[in-house]
Amino acid sequence: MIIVVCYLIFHVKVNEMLNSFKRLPRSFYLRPTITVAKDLLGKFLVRKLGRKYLVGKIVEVEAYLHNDPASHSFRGKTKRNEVMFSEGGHLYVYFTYGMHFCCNVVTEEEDKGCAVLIRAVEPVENIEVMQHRRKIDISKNQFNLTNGPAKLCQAFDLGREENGTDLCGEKIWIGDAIRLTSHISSPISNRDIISTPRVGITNPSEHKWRFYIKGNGWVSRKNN
DNA sequence: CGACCGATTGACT
DNA sequence: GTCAATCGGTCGG
Repeated sequence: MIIVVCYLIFHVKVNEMLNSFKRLPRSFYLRPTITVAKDLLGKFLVRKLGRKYLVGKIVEVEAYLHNDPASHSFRGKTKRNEVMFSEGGHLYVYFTYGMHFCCNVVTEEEDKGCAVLIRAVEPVENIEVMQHRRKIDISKNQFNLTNGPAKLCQAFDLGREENGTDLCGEKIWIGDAIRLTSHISSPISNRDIISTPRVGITNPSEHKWRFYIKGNGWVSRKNN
């Protein structure tokens, strides 16, 4: 009897979580990359890890377009970047600097090679799990948990195994909040989106394809 | 095959 | 502010 009740409570809890962050449909990703990039601000990255769901609000992104010299896809499909050429709505995770991972959302139709880099999220659910996964002491700076592309990948346990994951599936997805709680802000209005050149791109005529939520503490490199 | 370097981070002067 | 860590991708010989 007790076991049945516990199971039912657990079942309801899980469904609450799933319903709270409703998956974006495939059609969301099959749109122009800059549009998707801006619309991803304020959305919620959900990552199933064991029985828990890690959740973070996306606060900073960068767009990597078709025929973009700064994009990994610029020189065509390789084993490394092949996921970028899949249909929009898949996760492209790449390894860099010999020790870090960064994650992107593939956009537009198959073979376009477009994606949006997720540069920072604001922790929302199961923050203690993120803290455990990050090796660093964040007691003096809470933002250090997820205020960078490789930091959030470490916090959310995103690596080689997650490369190619379908965001319309059960393991990792991006959603809209259905039930808003006190620490979740309203949808992002256009005047609260700041555009700057992308970080670490050395092209002198770099476009302003980095977008972040104005005033959000988890945005990386605020001196930019 | 060797040299160079990167959509970064953390430690340190 | 500077800089090492660390390794796979890319490019030239």
